[in-house]
Amino acid sequence: MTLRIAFMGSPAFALPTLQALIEAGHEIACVYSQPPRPAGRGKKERQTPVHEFAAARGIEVRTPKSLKKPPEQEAFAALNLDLAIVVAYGLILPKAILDAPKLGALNLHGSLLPRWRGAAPIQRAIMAGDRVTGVQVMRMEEGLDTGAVLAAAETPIEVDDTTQTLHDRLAALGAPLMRDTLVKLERGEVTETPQAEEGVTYAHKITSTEARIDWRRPARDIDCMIRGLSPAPGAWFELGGVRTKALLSRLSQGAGAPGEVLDDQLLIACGEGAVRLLTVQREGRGPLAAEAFLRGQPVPVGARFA
RNA sequence: CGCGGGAUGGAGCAGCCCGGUAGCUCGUCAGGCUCAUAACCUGAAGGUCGUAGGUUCAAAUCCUACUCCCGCAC
Repeated sequence: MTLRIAFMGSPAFALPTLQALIEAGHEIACVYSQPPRPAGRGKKERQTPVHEFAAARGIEVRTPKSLKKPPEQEAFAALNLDLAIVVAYGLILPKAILDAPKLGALNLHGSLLPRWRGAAPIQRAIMAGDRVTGVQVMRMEEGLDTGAVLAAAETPIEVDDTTQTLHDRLAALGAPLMRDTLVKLERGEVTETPQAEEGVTYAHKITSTEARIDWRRPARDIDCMIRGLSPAPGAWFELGGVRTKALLSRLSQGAGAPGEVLDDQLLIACGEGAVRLLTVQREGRGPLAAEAFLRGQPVPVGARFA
């Protein structure tokens, strides 16, 4: 049986799930996404990935700035939905919205709740050095990511994982999880388990000021930070006055003054231990593997990163 | 019209300000050395210098427009 669904999402993370729902034969009555905003270089208006994807398939796309006012809520209710599926939408859903579909609203979240409720669960999990994370299908309530969990899938966080790789893996894991959960939901086979009261953490949005590397911190923290902020916004430091991003690193051995270059292969001393930079990007240039980077920009032993 | 950087053999860069025979590190290929090698030595191939115009005796270099890439801001 097919469900009549409104899909609400914005970034690329939501795409695999939307695609899976379409392929499963559900009726996507409407897609909600964040409104196009002047963004990026040149400040051109840009549609969200979900918006673009849906529009290309002839699905109606709505981009309200808010769902708090009655007209929007009435328009939503008029869709006469069975279900709302929300994946990284980015807008608060008032009770009137959550209650409108017959089966309510389900959310796909990129962490193992109640850990990392909020906006940036993937980044925060890597930055905190978590060893395992996952995706969960959760029933939406008025609270921020507080609802009961219907299904979960776990994945380990490897030492070479970045937000990029983990994001892609979780998105791919979440799509079939959501699809299968809907099947079970219709059969009445799902159990809704309330979140634990202990272990709650919040994944606050990444701010640009926290993306600067402080080499006085322990190497394990810096390594996690570099990978958690890769590819965007990118942990960065200054080398000879040039803003340089570290996009991939590996925890290593070594000791020296914080920011000191310990060998000719980008081994950098931290407050405790050292990290080896594997991929870097200078301002105005593209990302480069350390080897290629060093060919054009040799970094001698003893140089100082700031 | 948000601010700024960039495009040079296969890769990464220098050269541009102060026009005049295209350079560095690496890779590739060949030969040599070596028990052997990703090491070392010698040599070679490989470039319409992003595109289109303009200035000039002469343009990678100066001027104009355009395309693409990137950093910031958002």
